[in-house]
Amino acid sequence: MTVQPERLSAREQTLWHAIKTLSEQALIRVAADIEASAGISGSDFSVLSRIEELGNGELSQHALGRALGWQRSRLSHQLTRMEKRQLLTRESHSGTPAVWVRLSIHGLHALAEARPAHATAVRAHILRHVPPDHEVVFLELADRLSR
Amino acid sequence: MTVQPERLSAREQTLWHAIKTLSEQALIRVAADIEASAGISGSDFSVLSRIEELGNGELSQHALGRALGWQRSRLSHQLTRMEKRQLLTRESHSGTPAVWVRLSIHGLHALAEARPAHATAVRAHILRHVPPDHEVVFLELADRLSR
DNA sequence: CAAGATTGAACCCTCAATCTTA
DNA sequence: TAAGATTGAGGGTTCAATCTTG
Repeated sequence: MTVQPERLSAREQTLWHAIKTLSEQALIRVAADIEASAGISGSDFSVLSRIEELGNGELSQHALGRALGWQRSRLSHQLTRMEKRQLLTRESHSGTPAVWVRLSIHGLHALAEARPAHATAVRAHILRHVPPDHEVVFLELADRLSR
Repeated sequence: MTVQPERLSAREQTLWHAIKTLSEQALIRVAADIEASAGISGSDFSVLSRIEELGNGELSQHALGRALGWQRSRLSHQLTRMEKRQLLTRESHSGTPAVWVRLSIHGLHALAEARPAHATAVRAHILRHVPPDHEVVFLELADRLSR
């Protein structure tokens, strides 16, 4: 076993810094464009689009949490804020612990406004900068990180 | 001009999702290891290590902010929390608007504990998964995103 | 008890307004 | 006025403790 030094080398620093920059910028830029176009946050968009995709307008909170890969409490706090802003409603069907989440008219409207902005932003800020022969590099690293 | 569809294609979705996963996981994992080893957050570590590197224990708040690339108020809030936890002290030398930040004994100790954990975490979670001939791909994307 | 969900505290971050000192 | 810094509000996230219902 070779002992590794306690500090990163210049080469390691440079690569780590690049990945940190990439990570910080990528999500922020897309979220900012969604916010500007439809007045909702990136998290709001994730929730709204998942409910529409998987549940066709209504979905159990549990299924939603699993699809997003979020913690229970994170989703609960998020839905509380969204309910307050009238983007959706929550209701628990008689005598079960499960909660159903339903998009409101306002939520559907915001989603419709945000969707094209989302696609445009992802293309303009991210995809445009990744040449086809580099795509596999990102797919591989994400795959290793998600295990 | 070709009109782009309002939704991402399956191929676009896959790549965007990979970059999102990478972005969400990379920083979180390193921060979690720092937290576990020294009881400080990733932001705390960034602040402490910058002060030691650039200022040798003491640095002006302004210089620190520029080095980190953070907003004024973000740094102010962060330093307020760190001061409360006794990681550092702030003092303004007579009659100037500038503020000097100085590491406390406790801060130096936390930094010393966190540094090897940081290097190990970056290597184990990130660098290990990037073969040398792929490094340039990340450097290029980060460069484009930081402009 | 177990599973689904909520709550409160603490931390993190941004924006806009404000304070301070030259 | 301009530059450095702070503040308060509001959204976002995690953790641990708690509530609820079968």
